[in-house]
Amino acid sequence: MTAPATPRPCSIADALGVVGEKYSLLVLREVFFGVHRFDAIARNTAAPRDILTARLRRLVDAGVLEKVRYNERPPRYEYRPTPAGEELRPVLLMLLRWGDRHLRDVPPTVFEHSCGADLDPVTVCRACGEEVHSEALTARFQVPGWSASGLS
Amino acid sequence: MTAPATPRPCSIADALGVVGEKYSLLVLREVFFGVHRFDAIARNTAAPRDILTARLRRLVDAGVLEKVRYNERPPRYEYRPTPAGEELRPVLLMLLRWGDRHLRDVPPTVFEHSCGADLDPVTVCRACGEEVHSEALTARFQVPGWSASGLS
DNA sequence: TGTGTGAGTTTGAAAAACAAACCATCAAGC
DNA sequence: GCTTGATGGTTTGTTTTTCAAACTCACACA
Repeated sequence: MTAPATPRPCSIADALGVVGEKYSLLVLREVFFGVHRFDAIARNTAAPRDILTARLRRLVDAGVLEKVRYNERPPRYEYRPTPAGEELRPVLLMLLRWGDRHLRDVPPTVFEHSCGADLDPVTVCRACGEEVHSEALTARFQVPGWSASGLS
Repeated sequence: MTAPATPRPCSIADALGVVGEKYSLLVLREVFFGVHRFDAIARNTAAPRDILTARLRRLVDAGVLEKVRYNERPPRYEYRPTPAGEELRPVLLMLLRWGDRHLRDVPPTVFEHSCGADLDPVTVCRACGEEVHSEALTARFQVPGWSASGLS
């Protein structure tokens, strides 16, 4: 067989199609911090305003954020996470933890968990509760023709 | 106080500075699947070759990947995850799970965990083992001037 | 000598990001 | 009623980046 020309079918790629552009995840970060308004998001992310407009529209279209009118006259809107958006929080927490570990001396933000400890997020298998390690995983490819190494 | 002009100091932003550009996380995905060579990564991600060159260089410089010579004459290299790179696997797993849930009917790839179950990754607090929910988190900002809402 | 493989570079055109200024709608103060 | 200030965007013109396709270089193998 020869030249694939098609990329690997993959939910990671799909997810990045929604939140993978520059600023998208920073917008989500702000929304999670309780910053819901255009001007404040623009300030805190340093995103150009036209780009921010485009990112917000994409996130709303994809069902990650929801545009809520908070003032009638003049019409004013703010952005809130949907349940699907809320489910991206762990992605941000894992990225933050990675950045703290490898890119920072002192973490700029720490989350206190309700159990009393400062949060150190870990990814575990829901079934058995074990922390996920690479050696414990075996990939099964469900799209005909594709395997770990690529298209056959 | 007035015009910040500086974005929020944040490890998420820092992490995205390393892996946030288009294709970076797809490159990492391939490397995790055991695809270590330039041509194969280019095929499976559909990244333009010059862009791939730039991304690989950045990932190597940042200590996420390691360039390993696997052939002497002619010199040939492949890319392997470092321990720091390996720590990004949970980020990809959470993104994949999100994509599976919200963007796909049938997941293209399923990971079988050593416990026997198909992997459903969850993010928990390392201290208490509880799944992380937004209401259970309180942010503490360690950079003077910054709070949840922004620069004061 | 000629073909193939692998890891990139080079090139020129198209798309995206950027900064800065601008606009529309209103409320409140003077 | 005129001006100032918020807020949530658009518009404009320039700079960067991306992109596809072709090319290069070093070698192995036949």
